[in-house]
Parts: sequence; C-alpha cells; structure tokens
Amino acid sequence: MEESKNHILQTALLLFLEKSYKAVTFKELMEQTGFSKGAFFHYFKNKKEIFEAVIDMYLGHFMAIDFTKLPQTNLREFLDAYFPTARKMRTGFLPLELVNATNRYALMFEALRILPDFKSKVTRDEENTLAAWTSLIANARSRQEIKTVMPDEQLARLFIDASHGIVIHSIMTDNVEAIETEALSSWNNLYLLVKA
Amino acid sequence: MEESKNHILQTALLLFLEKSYKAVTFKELMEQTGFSKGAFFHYFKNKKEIFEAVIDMYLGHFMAIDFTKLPQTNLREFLDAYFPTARKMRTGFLPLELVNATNRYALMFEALRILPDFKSKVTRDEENTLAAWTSLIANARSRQEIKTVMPDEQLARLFIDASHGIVIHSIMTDNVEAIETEALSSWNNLYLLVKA
DNA sequence: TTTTGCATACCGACCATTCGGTATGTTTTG
DNA sequence: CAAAACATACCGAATGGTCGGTATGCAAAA
Repeated sequence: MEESKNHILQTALLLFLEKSYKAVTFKELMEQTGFSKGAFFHYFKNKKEIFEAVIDMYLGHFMAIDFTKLPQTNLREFLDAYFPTARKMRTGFLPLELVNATNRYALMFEALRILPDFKSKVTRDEENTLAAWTSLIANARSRQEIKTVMPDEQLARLFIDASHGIVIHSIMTDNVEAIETEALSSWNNLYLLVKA
Repeated sequence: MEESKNHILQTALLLFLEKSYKAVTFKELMEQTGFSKGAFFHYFKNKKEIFEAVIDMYLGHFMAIDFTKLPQTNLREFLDAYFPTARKMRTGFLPLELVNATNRYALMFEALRILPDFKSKVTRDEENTLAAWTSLIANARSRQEIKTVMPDEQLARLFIDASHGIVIHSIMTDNVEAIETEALSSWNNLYLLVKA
C-alpha cells in the first residue's frame, strides 16, 4: 500500500517536474508506473489530488533546507557548509539530475498557480529562511566577524537574493551546472565586503 | 490583416501569461478574441505556432531593457533611472497589472521547455545584460565613483543577481508589489558597500 | 466602365482522438 | 471469506485540427 503509493508519487513527481500539470496525462502515468488507471483512482480521488500529494512530498523533501543542521553563529562556516548539507538532504531520494534548477522552479510556479494553499506554505518557508539568515548575521556581527552599517535583515537579503538570482541567471545563461560554484563565489564576494 | 493578427497575439499573450500552454484552449482563444476557429488557422499553422509568435512578440517588447537609454558611466544615476525607464518601455502596450512578475517568470519557464530556440535567445539577452552592467561598473570604477578589489564582472553579477533574486523572493513571500522598492534598497546597500 | 477572375479574411460544422473519470470486475492478502 | 489492491471496459466531454463555404476587395480583361 504505502509502497505503491510512494512509487506513484515519485514517478508523478518526475513527470510534473518536466511538464506542466495539464501536459501530464494518465496515459503517461500508467506507462511510467506500470500501474493501471484503476490503481490511481484507488489511491487518489482525482488528478488534482495526485498533484497535491506530489507537491506536499516535494515541499517536505526538496525545497527548504534544515537550518538547524548548519552552523548558526559563524558566517564563514555556514557558507562553506551550506551546499554539502543541501546536497545530503536530497540524495537517496530521487535521480537528482532530473531535478534540475529549471524544472524545480517551473514546478514551483505551476504549483503557485494551481494550488491555492501552496503560496502560503512557500511564503512561510521563505520567511523562515530569512529569519535564519538574519539571526546568523546578527550572531556574526556580535562576534565581530563582520562589520557594516547595513541592518541584519538587509544583509541577509543580499545573501538570499544572490542565491535565488544566481539560479535564475544560470538558467538564463544555460549554465546550471555552475550554480553551486557561482553561488559560493558571489557569497564570498559579499563576505569580503562586510568582513571585519 | 496585421491588426487582426496583433489582436490575436495580444489576447493570446494574456492567456499564456496566466495559464500553461496546454491549459490554454482554442475555446478560450475564440471567446476572448471574438474570432472563430477558422481565423486562427488562417493566420497560423497550429497552436504551437501561435505560442511561438506570442513569445517572439513578448521577447521584443517585454523582456530585456534597452541599455542605451540608460546612463552608462555613472552607476548612481543608472540605478535611479533603471525602473522609470523599464516602466516606460512597457506602458501603452498591454494592461501591465496582468503582466506581473509571477506570470512573467512562469511564461519564461514554459517557453524554455516548449520552444527549443527560446533558450538561446534568453541566453543572448542575459549575456548582453551582463556585458552592459560590467561596462557600467568599469566606467564607474575608472571615474573613481566606486572602489573595491572585486572584479568588474563579479560586481556586475552581484547587482544583476540581486534583482533576479528579489523578484523570486518577492514572489515567494507574496509581496510582488514591493519589487521595485526592494530592488532599489538592495542596490543601494550594494552601492554603499563599494562606493569610493 | 463594367465584368470576370482570383486572392484574402473569416466562419462554423465536422472529425478523430484523447482526456479525466467511473463502474465493474478479478486477484491478492490478511 | 472479506476487504484491500489492483485491472479492464467503457463513457461523455473536450481537444486540436480540417474542410467546404462565403463575403469582400482588387486587379486584369473586355
């Protein structure tokens, strides 16, 4: 039961990652999962409920990072630990090559438009992220690791927006392989600007 | 002829902005334009060709900014002039409220996945943007407006990525109205960090 | 100057296919 | 044997696309 349902959800996630909601059909879902149509309607009420379940799972496993697993006082250590930790969170769950940046963002936008409840979850996630960074910055400042007149939250925003922006820029320049490297480079530049 | 075709394209753009390619149907296109199905197939070979034409028009009128219309040596003036210029480019063409950030990015992602040629155009656009910013930074540095050890292009990236990232962050925090304000604030913070 | 011929612009009925969804099985499992 | 886990057959609606037709304009021919 739980196994079949998970199999359906993982397969559906891969499809929804590469195509829009409407573009994914039961035909494909059946082919990719090996299940018949009856199985789908046994576990889910309709197509939208499958999509909702997929997004729920996706949000839990892929979107936000668990900041408690990262250094919370030392900014330098935080930056260096970020991507290894992020990568570890996701491995073992899905073929990560398919979960590339373009598809991840496309899926987020699709969910934002289709699922009314999704927006508030994303908002909460992003606010938590901002809070975590802000607290980190404040700690780094009080430890005199950094020194600047910029308020904590605004500096936190510079780091966060840089990481979002690098993804978009990398997508647009067809250079998604370099996202981690470029993010580290930009974070480092920011860091040097505010280092005490 | 040209008028009818434009009417179709503008109406189709609005639909493709708010829904995915597959989710937009001829039924809706007919209702919104007032044209019959025959008209569409008179002007276009099929649905995909309509989408392509829409994206072509969209790219020309909405995406990139004309950097020649902006100050190219003074960074401060450039930042202040950016959004007024950008806004001017777009007015008079479509109801801009509908062309909000979420829909614009969603359309870009959809086009990236559906139209094979789109990626290269976006890439070229983004590379031009980077070149323009880099040149601007170089000028500002040689005028001693700014002073930092960071290379021109990397500093340009910080500004560009900040603007992309702010859009994403604003979408995720459901705060798209504030995009311009926040971008100006972040740009200003960056500016203060590197000002001579 | 009128008529003929043809191209353009558009309509709407029609078509095959595909879609999501249901109703009814059959098999497996506890 | 009863309930859960599927499979199969089928349905109505919607989809993208076609096709024959018409109304209008415009240029060449008479």
